[in-house]
Amino acid sequence: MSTIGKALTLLDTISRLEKEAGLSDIARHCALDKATTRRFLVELEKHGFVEQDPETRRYRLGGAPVRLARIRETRFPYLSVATPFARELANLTGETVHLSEHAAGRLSTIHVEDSQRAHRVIVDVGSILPFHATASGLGFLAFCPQKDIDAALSAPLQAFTDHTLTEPAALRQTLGETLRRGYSICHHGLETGVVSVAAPIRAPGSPPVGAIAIAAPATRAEKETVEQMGRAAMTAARRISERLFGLEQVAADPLARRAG
Amino acid sequence: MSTIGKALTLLDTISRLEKEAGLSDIARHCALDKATTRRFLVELEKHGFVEQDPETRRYRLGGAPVRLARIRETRFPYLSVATPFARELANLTGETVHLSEHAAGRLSTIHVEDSQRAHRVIVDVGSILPFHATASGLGFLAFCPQKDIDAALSAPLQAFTDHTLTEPAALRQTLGETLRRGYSICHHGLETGVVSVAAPIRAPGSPPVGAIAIAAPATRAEKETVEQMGRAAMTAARRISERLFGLEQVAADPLARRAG
DNA sequence: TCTTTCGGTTCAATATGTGAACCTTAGCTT
DNA sequence: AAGCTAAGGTTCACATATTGAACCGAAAGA
Repeated sequence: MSTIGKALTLLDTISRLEKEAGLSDIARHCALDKATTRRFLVELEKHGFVEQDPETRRYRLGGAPVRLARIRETRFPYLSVATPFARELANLTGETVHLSEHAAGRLSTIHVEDSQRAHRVIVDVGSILPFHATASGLGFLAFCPQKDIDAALSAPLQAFTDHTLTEPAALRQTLGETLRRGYSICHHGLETGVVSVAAPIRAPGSPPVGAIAIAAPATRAEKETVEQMGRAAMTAARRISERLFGLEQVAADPLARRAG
Repeated sequence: MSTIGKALTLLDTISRLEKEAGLSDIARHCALDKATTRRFLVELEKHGFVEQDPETRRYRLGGAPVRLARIRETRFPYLSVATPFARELANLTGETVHLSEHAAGRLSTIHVEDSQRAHRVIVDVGSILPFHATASGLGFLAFCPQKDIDAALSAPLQAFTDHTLTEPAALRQTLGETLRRGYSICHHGLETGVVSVAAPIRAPGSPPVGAIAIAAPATRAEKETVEQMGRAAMTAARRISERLFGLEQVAADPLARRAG
């Protein structure tokens, strides 16, 4: 792997750590030499991607990605467009709703609207959603070109619970149903006791850019409720897609603007 | 410079381009070889930091920073805490308000609340604010340790307008006044016809993490108005700082959360 | 006290990155 | 339609940046 790849993987690892970590800790997590890890961290720090606490000497995610993310959002306002729909969906269903985005070949959670109920599903911002074991993943993959599906199913598929589908044939059938239905359903795919539905956000004729999903405790997920949630997610996804890719692309047109 | 540094500089350059750019274009902007540029872009794309439009083959900022930024915000909720205060300040003064963050040794704009008036100052998200030529920069620098001030003033200082202060001695005096006053004032520092005030956001006893600034057309900036805006910015900055660094650091404590 | 682990550094060995030259395609000029 | 230019992308001998075992001093445990 290239040096850049290693450094970005390190950054990714840091972002996935529960909290700030020391040099040796990070080196272990990345299976890199301590000296190498240090050089990477210094370099990443120079550019603001990580910060080092001057007291504890531990490293944490820096502020540079915030600037990049804001620029990305002004050009492609996925979060700001989708968040209100997610909130509406959370209010409507009373369940946790999360948005995911496809980047670096993975689907990662970029926003969560928590359910107001005491008994609810918790989803972390930043968590990776496996294609085969989450409603988001299935709802995303079902609308991808065949070669992407093949690629996703050719890797070894981890069984997170007894219910996780890991047979490519079974998954292909599920994906077919999802495509016909317009939304995906996943029972206990990643964690037992959780049922989720999801629908893809996409421009017509292109692979999806992400998905919107509702996750509910299985005890509240009767067949009819699941169908209602699924249709609601599908509607929300379609409306988000229209706002992002429809004709009124005013927000996507950065006219001449100057600093003061 | 290390390979990582070059790659991150390339990423920074892309983020600063007005719109999507081709390979040769990017190579020129970064003063890198085309082959090298390509390898960097491929590597950055693998990790989601850039995207290539499959049709035009042009490159643009990818979605990966959004995930990192969201994680950063859950741990250090600068944007979500500061934005409401910025909006309040924009409503109160009727002028454009912007938030900046210190990362990679520079101050960059991470949020803007536009003035509602027709005649207003425009600030771009992502733009870099020079320390010596903006209210944000001066308001930030004034509260930094002496060695940071020395470092900032030792580099050659560009004169953006006839009014830009570029003499270290004059700037040191301005910084002293700013420190005493609690907020900075900058007349026509970066662009003629614009007057700005700013105050630093900071933990007691630490260097600032950023600044909040108000930018108004000079025609609306009489002495008294400027003072009012300055005090308002200072108050907002203090309240943001208290929320971020005060005792109630509940939001900064990411308890055990699991994906569903 | 002794031992381990921490953050951080050094330098010879070498894996890695580099870029001039190349190819192909697309668009423009003559 | 030939001829030109510039685009995106690739190749490979060469050069340089990266690597990691061994090292240091400090601090935390035993």
